[in-house]
Order: sequence, then C-alpha cells, then structure tokens
Amino acid sequence: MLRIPAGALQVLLWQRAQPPQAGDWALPGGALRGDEDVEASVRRQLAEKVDVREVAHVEQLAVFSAPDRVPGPRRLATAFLGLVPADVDPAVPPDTRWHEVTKLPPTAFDHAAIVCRARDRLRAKLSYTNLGFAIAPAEFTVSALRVLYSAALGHQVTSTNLQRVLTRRGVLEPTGATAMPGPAGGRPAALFRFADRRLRVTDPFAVLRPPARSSSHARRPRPPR
Amino acid sequence: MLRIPAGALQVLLWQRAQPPQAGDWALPGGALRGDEDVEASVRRQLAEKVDVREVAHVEQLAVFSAPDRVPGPRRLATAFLGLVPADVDPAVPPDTRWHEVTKLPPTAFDHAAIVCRARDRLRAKLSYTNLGFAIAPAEFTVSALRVLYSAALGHQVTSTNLQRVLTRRGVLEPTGATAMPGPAGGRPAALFRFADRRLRVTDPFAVLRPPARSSSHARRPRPPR
DNA sequence: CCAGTTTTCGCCTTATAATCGAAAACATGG
DNA sequence: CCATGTTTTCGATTATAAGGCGAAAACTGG
Repeated sequence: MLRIPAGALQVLLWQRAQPPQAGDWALPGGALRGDEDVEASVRRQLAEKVDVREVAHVEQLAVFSAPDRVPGPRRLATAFLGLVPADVDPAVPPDTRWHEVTKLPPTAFDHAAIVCRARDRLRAKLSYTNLGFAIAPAEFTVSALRVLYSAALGHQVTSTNLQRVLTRRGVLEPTGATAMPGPAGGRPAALFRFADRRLRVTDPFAVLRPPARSSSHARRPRPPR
Repeated sequence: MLRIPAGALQVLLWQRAQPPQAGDWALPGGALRGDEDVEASVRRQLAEKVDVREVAHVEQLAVFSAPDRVPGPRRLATAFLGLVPADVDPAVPPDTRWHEVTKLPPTAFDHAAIVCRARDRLRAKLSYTNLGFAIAPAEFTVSALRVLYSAALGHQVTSTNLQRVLTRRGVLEPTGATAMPGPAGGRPAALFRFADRRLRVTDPFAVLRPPARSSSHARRPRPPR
C-alpha cells in the first residue's frame, strides 16, 4: 500500500509484536482462504488495516517463493501493489504506520524487496498508463500533480511537460473550475481530473507500430541524380 | 512455452488423458515441491517435456487463483512465459504438440486465458526490451527477424525500421558475416546477433524523463512584442 | 496602480520513429 | 558477358512526441 501525502512516497507497515522478527515492520497480509482468490484475499487483509474504499487501485506484482523466505515451513506470498490517493488519510490501527520508502525501518522477511518491486512498478506504469489517477485527488492543479509525479518517479518533473504529455494522451482533462490562489497570490491554477479512473494503457509502448498511417501529405519526389 | 518456428506464434500443449477435462489440451505444469521456489519448479516441470537448455527465457506472468478454476479442491497456478528460439525444434513427448495461438484446440481449465496473457506479455516486451534474443536464432538476417517480430506482434513490421530501432538501441549488432543468397538470387543479407542474451530494458518507458540533458545550443531570444 | 508570485501558453529544439526510393550485390538466362 | 530480376541496405525526408525556455496572464497585497 503506497501513497504520497506530502511530496514523499510512503508505504503502510505494521510492527510485529510476536516472533519471528518481533519488532520488525511488515507489510499487511495474511493467509488465503479456500473460497476466495488472491485479489479478494488482499482486499480482505487490507480491510483489517484501512478503509478499503479509500484504496484507488490494487494490482498483482509477483509471487515470492524462496523456500527460506520465512522461518519454518515454506510459505508463498503473492505480492500486490495498492495505491491510496494523496488527499485521504485513512485511519490505521495503533501498530500500523506510514513509512517513507527511502527511509525504511528494519523490515521483516523479504518485505523490503517487495516494497522495492512495488515502487518500480508504480514508476513504470506512471509513464505508460493513466495510473496517476490512483495517487491523485479527484481534482487537482498541475502543480500539485507535479509534486506527486516527482515524488513517485524520484526525479524532478516540469509542470509544462507533465501537462502537455498527459493531455495529449487524453488522460487529463480540465474541470473548468480554478483553485484558490495561494497565500502569496499568483494566478489561480486550473483544476484538472483524470478522464478515466480505471487503469488504461495510454501508449502500448508499441515502438514498432502497425503501419496504420493515413498521412496524406503529397511528397515532392526527389530528382534522380 | 512459446516459439515462432515458421512465421506463426505457437504454444506447447499436451493432451490430457485422464479426467478432469480428458482430451482437452493443457499447459505443462505440476505441483510445487517444498524445497524449490516457483522458478525452479517451472524449470523442473518443463524438463519433463522439452530440453530446458533450449529454453532461452522464462519469466513469471501472474497467479491464477479463482476458487473454481479447476474442479475439486482449489489450486493456485503461478503462470510463466517461456520462449524457445525459432531455429530449435525440441523433441517432445507423444502427447505433446505445438499449436498456433490463433488456432487453439479446446483447452483445459483457464489455460486459454494464460496463453493470452503470455502472448500479450511477449508483445509488450518486444517493444521496450531486448527480449527478441529469446525468439531468434543466435545469428539471423534482418529479414528473418522481421518475420519473427511480425508474427509475435501480429502486424507487419518493415525491415528498415526494425533494424534501425534495434541497432540504435544497441540491442542488435552485426556479426560481419553474410548469409547465402536465396534461390532467386538477390543481395546476400548481413548476419546480426543480439548484443546481450539476458533480458535488458532498453528504454525504461520513461516518458517523463529526468532533466539530465546537456543541450548546449544557444537559443536566439524572441523579440518582445 | 505597482511590485511580487504563480500559472499558462506559445515557440523552439531535440529525440526518435516511419516512409520512400535508389543503390548495392547477388543469381540466372540469353 | 551483359541485361534483367531479386533482395538487401542505406540515405534523405517526413512525421510525431517530448523537453526547455521565456513571455504573457491572472491573481494578492501594499
């Protein structure tokens, strides 16, 4: 479960009270029941920690299956990535806390590797899908979105380019309204929203695209040498 | 397990002799042992069908976990994508056969969906990684590679563009040798190979890239209006 | 009304991909 | 041995997308 509440990417962890690895921080999770698939199980596990209605997106990452990943009998873990919009602050149990992914506390088992995978997945999909809808509020300014993308991607992003790329792809659309200007004044920012709140691949990274091109520009034939 | 032996994408299936779903075609697979992770298990399962040394690439796809995906007690399946180069024809058991993915026979359980996922993964990764090394022979002409890419992607690809894109990214390199001309003559084609035979992301689909740009062109300032 | 601030937008440059046609390099038949 | 057909290769051009920069726009507060 990741979110970006204030310019920093955070992950939801809970502190283990019982051995093994008592005191270490772990990802939410639990055993799979016989009558549910892994997606349903994840939502059930999450519901014990946060209000699942505030989770904007959940997707499978990978299976972690090293025989010694936990002490005792081998256990498989199907890791998931969950995203919470930046403007909601779900209530969490007392043993549970948000941690910046760049400053992780001692983590249990292979959970640090899972967090790393989740962050990488988020970074990748922000580029070629509309996944931003899951980390952004319902409405936002381009500047606010820039902060979110910068934090998630780990490098600076310019407002100009962010707006141009996302609008060109049709994932961003203006609401028509404008936000209040900041305390220091300045031009009021236009509010935007994501056109679609379900995951959509904007550019199927098809670098070798189908020839479907109807470019009708008359080409001036080159004179033969 | 996919391959493209002659311009058509094929998947390795075996025909079930015992119920459930006797007669239907299924993907290779089997139970996970306690002392192996899923990757090791897949290689072990595959070894029962083909010579695993001929498998150029294996990667995890996803967990399929619907409670009713197989009759009887629920079973989880961690699906994998495997790729065999086009020039090898592994010996397979008598109940096993290659089928074109566009003309699948009746398949068992949810295996048709798994094949679909595998094909989609292959298509995507051909665009932004050097995964072509896993479907191509060690050496090949651009024309031969074009046939492979066209079959995998499902649409025509031009030799010119294929060569330029792959060489620009540094995934393709000439061997220096040339192939024999075809029976109808024609210029002998240069042979190429993949520079790296391990999966490498050539372009991290980073559409919003870090500003690391040292463009040093002096810009002529626009006159104010 | 003016200075300060932030957003927005147009213009330009750069990067990469797609298209097209001609030249190169071979085989074969007259 | 030359003309012809065939296939590959390559250069020139166009097309599309992304990044950079600065001016104009639109507000606040004195």
